Amino acid sequence: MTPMIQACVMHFGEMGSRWGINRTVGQMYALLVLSQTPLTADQIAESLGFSRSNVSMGLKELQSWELVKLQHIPGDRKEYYSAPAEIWDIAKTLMEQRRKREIDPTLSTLRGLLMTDPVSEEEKYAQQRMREMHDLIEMLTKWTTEIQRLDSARLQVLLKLGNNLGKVLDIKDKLLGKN
Amino acid sequence: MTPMIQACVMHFGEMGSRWGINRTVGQMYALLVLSQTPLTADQIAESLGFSRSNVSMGLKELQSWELVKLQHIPGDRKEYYSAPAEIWDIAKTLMEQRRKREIDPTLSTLRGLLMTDPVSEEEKYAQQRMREMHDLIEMLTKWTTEIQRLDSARLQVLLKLGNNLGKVLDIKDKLLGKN
DNA sequence: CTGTAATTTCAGCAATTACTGAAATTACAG
DNA sequence: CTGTAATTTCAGTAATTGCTGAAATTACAG
Repeated sequence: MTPMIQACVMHFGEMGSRWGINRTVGQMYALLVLSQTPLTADQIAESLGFSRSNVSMGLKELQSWELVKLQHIPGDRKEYYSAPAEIWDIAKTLMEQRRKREIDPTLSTLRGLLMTDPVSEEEKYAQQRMREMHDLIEMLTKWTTEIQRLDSARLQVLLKLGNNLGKVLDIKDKLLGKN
Repeated sequence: MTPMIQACVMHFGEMGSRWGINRTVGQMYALLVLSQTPLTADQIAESLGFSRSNVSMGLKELQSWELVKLQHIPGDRKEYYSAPAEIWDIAKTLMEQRRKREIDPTLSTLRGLLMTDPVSEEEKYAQQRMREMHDLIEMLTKWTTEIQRLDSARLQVLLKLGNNLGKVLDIKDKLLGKN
């Protein structure tokens, strides 16, 4: 592993650990993302200096997030892992999984609590706040769902727009202003 | 603490711990958000059954995230804590802090790595991926920055639009399609 | 100032999470 | 099938993170 790749792998390991993602799993994924060719578990263990079993568990975790593809090479008994070829696909998967695991349960909890009648002024206020949280989260979620619908090609356009993004959103603002 | 509030507090404690946020800190903040009146550290410790010192550390953490306001009540020596009155303000602060702590360092690391010349095909590919990551993260960040500029009033409009949000974004899509 | 209430700090213990190596299981070539 | 390579599981241990109570510090009323 070259120093450049190593530095990136380390950084994403650190970042992962701030996000409830195991540091070593973060490193493994960064390595896969940066690798042009699929890797075996042994290669990953070797590159990062982790035990083979740790890599096995990490890959299992990444599979549960649907972030890696498993493939076989004809005449080779080993399993090869790779990350999607498009970064945008990775981001979309992350958003979707986060929603499934964190947002949806939260919305459903909030809805449940909003069903019951408040028994005091205190609960009335708390419910008000829960309602605000619910509506805000729901809206932001819808927003990201729309964004997720963008395909890679469309995204290229947005990326090229770059600093003009603000203008596009200003137009949106004006549209909204009329409502 | 009523069962309804308790349930919400517990839920956000759990969720927090999936996000690299200490479970007890998450509970403390949920309690503050749901409380109509400011609370003292002692009240929080009492309500949640934590030690006074744990609450002290948790509040310090929340202050470092700029998520709580500290206030004094005349003739009372204790310190009272409260969350912003607007949920949207809380969300904006969270987005801003996350950006400062996680996104900005990541972008700057990636930029640094993209400055150096690739010494092999392997590094060339890795850099390509880093470039894609960088540009995507930068774009999404700009996006959220624009969203953050919305004030509460404007947000109300968006919230009321509700299911029509998709349509608004479709209009945006069409605008982009022309580019 | 002085005394006391409020708050913070921090060393030490508890709980949780991460990682490993050995054993078990699975996969498959021959 | 059989033998072997590959992978997974899991009990035990290591490392990290979280929490507490006691002591130190700070804040302020009188």
